[in-house]
Amino acid sequence: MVTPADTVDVPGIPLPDRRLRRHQRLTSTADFEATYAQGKSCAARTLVMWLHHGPGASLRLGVVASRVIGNAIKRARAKRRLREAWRLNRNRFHGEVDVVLVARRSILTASWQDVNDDLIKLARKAKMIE
RNA sequence: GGCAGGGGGCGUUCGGUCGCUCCGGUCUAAGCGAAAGCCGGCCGGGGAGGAAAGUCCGGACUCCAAAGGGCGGAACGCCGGUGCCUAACAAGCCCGGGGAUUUCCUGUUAAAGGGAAGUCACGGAAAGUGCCACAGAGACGAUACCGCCACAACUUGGCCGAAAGGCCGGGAUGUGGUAAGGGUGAAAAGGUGGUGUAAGAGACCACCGGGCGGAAAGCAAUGACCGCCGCAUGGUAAACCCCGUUCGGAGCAAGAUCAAAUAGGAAACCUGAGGUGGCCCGCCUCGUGUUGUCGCGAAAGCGGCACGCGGUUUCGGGUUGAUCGCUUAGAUAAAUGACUGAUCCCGUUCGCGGGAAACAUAAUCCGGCUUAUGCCCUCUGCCUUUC
RNA sequence: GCGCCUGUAGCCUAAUGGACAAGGCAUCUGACUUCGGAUCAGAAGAUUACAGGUUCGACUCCUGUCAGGCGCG
Repeated sequence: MVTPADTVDVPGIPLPDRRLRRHQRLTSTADFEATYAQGKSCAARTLVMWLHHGPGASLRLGVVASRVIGNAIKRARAKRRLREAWRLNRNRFHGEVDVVLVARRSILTASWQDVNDDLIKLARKAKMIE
């Protein structure tokens, strides 16, 4: 289980790499369609995780927030939370897999800790984390 | 103090760590690349709004070669403005003015007149067509149900009289006059008062309203005021329509460049093709060929027609990526978040907890409008409390 | 970016500018039944999305909002 200490800076310990650059993201329509075509997904209360195994897969992230989430403010907020949760936990994951995270409506009202726990739970289900 | 409305302003604190994006500088081990460079490190700087929204309007900009006339279509319609916008005009918006109209108060016998608040998509109803339900006698070049009045003939009652007859009535019928009154309606060819009359009526008179003409003033719309007209053509154009003005179309997924991939096929129809759009006309551009044929010519060649090229429709194949456009924000599955410190506010069991917001995220740019929303200032109206 | 459509009782639909906005399903009440269903009879339920305007009169016409939906590139 993730603890608050994992997301808080601890003095004296060198920080791991927590960057999430453009080349670590899924940026083309073809990437998303290939992910949906494999059809592997699992859901939690605040998000849905789609998995894409294949050559070149290197823990790249794509985020999706559809119109049912709300207006542009709410969609941007949902995508920011998904990106932040992935960025802070990415070095704990492993495997040759790309991931598309789809926001659900309850991500707007859930606490930050709940979103984090849901991501860890789905990653454990996908065997990306011990 | 509270509520509602109008106007104006601001839209919310200062740091740290990690992370995102763009720009500039600098360094670069490995990897990729012909190179520039990509990736990566460090330093410095920039990084959503008043509405970014809705997309209701207008413009810039781009392409359709240029963008003419008519029909059709759309939008707009009082006047002015050194306002916004623009090279400039029209339209739109804004500001001011004029006029009309609704509600309330005042005023009047009733009107007129005066005041406050609001609304106006404010050219034309004597160019034409349509519609005006129900009610009502009558609803548009208006009508006559009840009623009122006159006359004619009939019938009947009372009184007077010796009688003939006379006087006072009643009933119903017919002819004519009338539009004052009743009643219907949103609306009945002006309103109130009087004169007049058989009864009445702008028939006539006074005031008010209306129409026409002139006109002080005003840039103008308009219009103080004066004269004339007894008053004539009800409403509806946010019904069709008429008049005037303006408008070519599509839109940054516009469009330009580069690279890659695929295709460069089939069928039917047309015979100059295209610009050309909803349609037509005119105009403009291109008009090729070892082709055929006809005519002219000594020849070069010119002209006509046909065919090919070509055009339209359908089917089939294909429909990817990058750069520019693009910005002192400039992304492209789309950038502001997580944690934490200070400061301020609220609550507190004095350990601390909560909050720093609401509405709402640029996508080529600019302007207007509308809508959403927190706080502050100011004005108006109403209610409550105190003096 | 451009273009278009819809909003009527809880739901689905009607209504030429003209009286209290009509019908079906659903709801409620009563009858029938031992009880329920079906059936029969009756009742209730609408500020016609909102605001304004035109008109004597608006669900209808016009304007502006709000909400929802569709199409094209």
